Amino acid sequence: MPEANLPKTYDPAGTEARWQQAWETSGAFHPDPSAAGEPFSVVIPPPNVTGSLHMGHAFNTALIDTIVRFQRLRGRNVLCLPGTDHASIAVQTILEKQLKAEGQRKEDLGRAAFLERAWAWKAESGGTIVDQLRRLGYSVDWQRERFTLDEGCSQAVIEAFNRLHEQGLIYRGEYLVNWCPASGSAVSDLEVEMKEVDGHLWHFRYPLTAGAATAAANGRTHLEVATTRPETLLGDTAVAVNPNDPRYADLVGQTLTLPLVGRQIPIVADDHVDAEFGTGCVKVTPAHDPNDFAIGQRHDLPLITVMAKDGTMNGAAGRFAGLDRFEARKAVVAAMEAEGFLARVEPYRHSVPFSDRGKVPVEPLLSTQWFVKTEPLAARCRQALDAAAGPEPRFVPERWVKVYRDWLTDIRDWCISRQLWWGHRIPAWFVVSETGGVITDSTPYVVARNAAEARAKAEAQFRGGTHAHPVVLEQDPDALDTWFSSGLWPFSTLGWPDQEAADLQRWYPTSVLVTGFDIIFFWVARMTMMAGAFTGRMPFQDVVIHGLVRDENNRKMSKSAGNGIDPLLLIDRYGADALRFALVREVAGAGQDIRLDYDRKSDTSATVEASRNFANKLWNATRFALMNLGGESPASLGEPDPAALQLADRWILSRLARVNRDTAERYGSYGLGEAAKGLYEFAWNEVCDWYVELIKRRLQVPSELEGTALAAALADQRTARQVLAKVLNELLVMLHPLMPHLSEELWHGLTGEPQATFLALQRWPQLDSAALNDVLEDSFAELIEAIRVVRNLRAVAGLKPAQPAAVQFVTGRAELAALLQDANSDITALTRAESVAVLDPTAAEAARGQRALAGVCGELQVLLPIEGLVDLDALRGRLEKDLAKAEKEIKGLAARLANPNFAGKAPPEVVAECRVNLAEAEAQAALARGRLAELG
RNA sequence: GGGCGAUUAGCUCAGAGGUAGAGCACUACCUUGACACGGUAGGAGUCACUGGUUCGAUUCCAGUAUCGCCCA
Repeated sequence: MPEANLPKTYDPAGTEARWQQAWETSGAFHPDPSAAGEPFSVVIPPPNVTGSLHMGHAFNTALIDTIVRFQRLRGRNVLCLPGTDHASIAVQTILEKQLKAEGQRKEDLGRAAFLERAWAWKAESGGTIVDQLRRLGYSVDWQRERFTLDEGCSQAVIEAFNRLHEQGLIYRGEYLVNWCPASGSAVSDLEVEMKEVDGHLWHFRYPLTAGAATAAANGRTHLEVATTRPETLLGDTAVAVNPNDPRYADLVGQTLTLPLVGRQIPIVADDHVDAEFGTGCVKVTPAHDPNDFAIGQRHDLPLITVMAKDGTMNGAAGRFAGLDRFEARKAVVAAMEAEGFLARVEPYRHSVPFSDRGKVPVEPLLSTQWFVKTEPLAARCRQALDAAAGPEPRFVPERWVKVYRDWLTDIRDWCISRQLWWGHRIPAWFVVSETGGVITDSTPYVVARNAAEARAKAEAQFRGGTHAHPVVLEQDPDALDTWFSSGLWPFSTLGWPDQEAADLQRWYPTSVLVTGFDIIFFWVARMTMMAGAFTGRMPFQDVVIHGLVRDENNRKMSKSAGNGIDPLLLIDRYGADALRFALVREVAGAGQDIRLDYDRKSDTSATVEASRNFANKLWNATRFALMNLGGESPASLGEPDPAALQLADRWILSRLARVNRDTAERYGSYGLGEAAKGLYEFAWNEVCDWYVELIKRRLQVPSELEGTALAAALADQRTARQVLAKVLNELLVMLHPLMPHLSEELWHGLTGEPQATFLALQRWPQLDSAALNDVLEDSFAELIEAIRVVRNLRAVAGLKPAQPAAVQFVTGRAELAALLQDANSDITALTRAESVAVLDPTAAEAARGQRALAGVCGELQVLLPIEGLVDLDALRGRLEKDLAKAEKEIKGLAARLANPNFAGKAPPEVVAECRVNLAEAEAQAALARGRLAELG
């Protein structure tokens, strides 16, 4: 841009790419920790390296970048730090799929070659999402971009693991974990999703062992149990009943013979059995079900694992060994039926745990894994919430704090080991001198920061023992949960564990975290737990929680549902600014999901289109200014002389000051949707619709003027130019956080600043409190109303737009009369008036009987004396409508005032206002009646 | 089972103890020297339901219904 000869429509594509590049190459968003300005920092939620940009990223980015750009305009020393996470399971799944297509397994390659391949893959496709984030105009410091598996983050992970282990907060042990057979790894509780599935409930008869006391059996030969998972019966080690269940009281302590297996299993009494459900007897498989595991612990039952880690039955499953778990289910049922143990089958809908990543049912499996002992970490976070100085972190909206606190209150230990190669290898070394290199559950180990340290520790620890010297060490082959490294993100990215790191000193704790509610547990809580443990502080002051973007049918967008809307398509079509503005503007009720309308046939969105139109409106408003500022800029024009300001100038400057104040307040308190709406309305409905229209005549100085008239016109033209330039300039600054590219472009056009100077690095306009004028704004609203009534009358009467008409206003209120008189030429211009007269009621009385269009607006009567044909019926209709409205209002107000309780109890100012309104409505009704009578 | 949210114009959503707003869509007119991605005017709602508090409730409280989400 920006010559006066601009195209009529804004074309975002070229403009956006140009500024993105200019910002990045100039290092505009690469802050210096030693620079002045109060620090403000944000780490972005690192997207998955495997990912591509989806609407959730676009939404999150729009919000963060708006906040961050605002703070930069406020003069803060802003760091916004980007990065990606390594997504252990997701990446490994992709690579294994590739290998499979080549007829290989990762074991064929070996760990080193596999990881080499993984890094090559990351180098190739890991940049996709960050390049896509760039297209949104994200004002992050790309020079500080991080990756959870990079050198620094890896060091942080090793340090964190060691410290937690030293503090006894990491332990290794055999427990029932969620096993994902698809990825061949344990997963944490959070990576399991319960899904309702249509299945069956099989009722089996378990025979009482011959010799069971016949009196207790009371003639019974068996007990009936029900299960949704028949294949697990092979691992049953008991049947449980409720201790208060009279039906089975006598049988507790007796034994049953487990069908197909022949094992003798006891009948135990346990409170957790629901006597109402089914027969009140449940089979207990402690090695394959979390509830049964608990029962098993209480009754000291043996754990019999009948399934291998690949989801097939193992040797303990006897004749079913080798079958896949779902095959085994069919086979077990068939065998039970054949042997007469199947009582009945019924269809049954129940919850099945599914692996988030693997998309298959997880298997509760007994396995030795590493765990984080979470309660002490969570306790610290809960204390921070109760801090005397106020909760840390502070949640916005506040209601999410309850979700966060509840989770921290009843927290379970966190399984952090994954049987994967892509990730941070667990910094534990097993001493395998005595096991021939094999790691078993009981193999001793040391945790260390590196192999040398491990060796030293092991040598010291096992010197003089039975172990061969030098000891033979083998590092744990497992990797850590990706979220373990994500939990360190707010400080690992700033240089931790180096406490002296300049970035850490300057920008930690971070200012605000902005993220979706879906990862409060996964990520937010883990960051606060880790930060509490390692930095002694909460990692951010505020947590802004936003909702999810849903599709046009209100469904959560997801890859598997295939209902995602590609943000890049919308950016191509409407521009990144339009998309950003649309997303932020939709978010006014913060924390709520947003639904983005979308037409899949045409890839269009009315919501984004509306924002694109807004961008175009701004483009044209600036274009108008460039055509009318006589080549001058806001700086060269300077501030207007207060004494020279006209009514419209004072009005728009008052509005500008108010919008400045409100917008700063909203941005600062994360009311981003409100800020966007406020700016939209100000720009379009006030600046464009009224101010620009009002000053058009002043900007055009008639060529025939000369002498003092010319000088006055030129002075007034300059005033209008000054105000217009100031308003637009400030508007662009205020809009910049929301529409960074457009505002940058237009600002350069308006100011003529060199390309190397950025709006992004300017200062928020200083608030001109002196310009605020409530009375003036109210008066101006009346003026606008009066003009609308005139226009409405013209439209109702069917006057052609070009047809001039005389306008008469009748009012007894002196100040309103003065205002209308003052705005005489404005009204003339905006209503195509032939003339504008302001009469008092007496004068109007004298003019009675003239043929006129009439309308009312408050107590103001508007007359258009008219010759020739007009649509009297339409006019009558309009007056009747006015009358009906006034009468309805009178009725309501009168009823209220007639109620003695109202006069007695309502605040006096409300009663007074009510009286005023009533008087006004009555006057209005009288006027309408009078005019209707005249029309006959 | 526990918890949270939503229910306002045809659609998407704001709102606030004093009789309801916006954008889109719709209707009519307008290609007027910034903008048809535009302008002017207009039509359109028993604010889910039932109670309670209050002079006054769409707004606050309780319950109901429907939808959605989270946790077990």
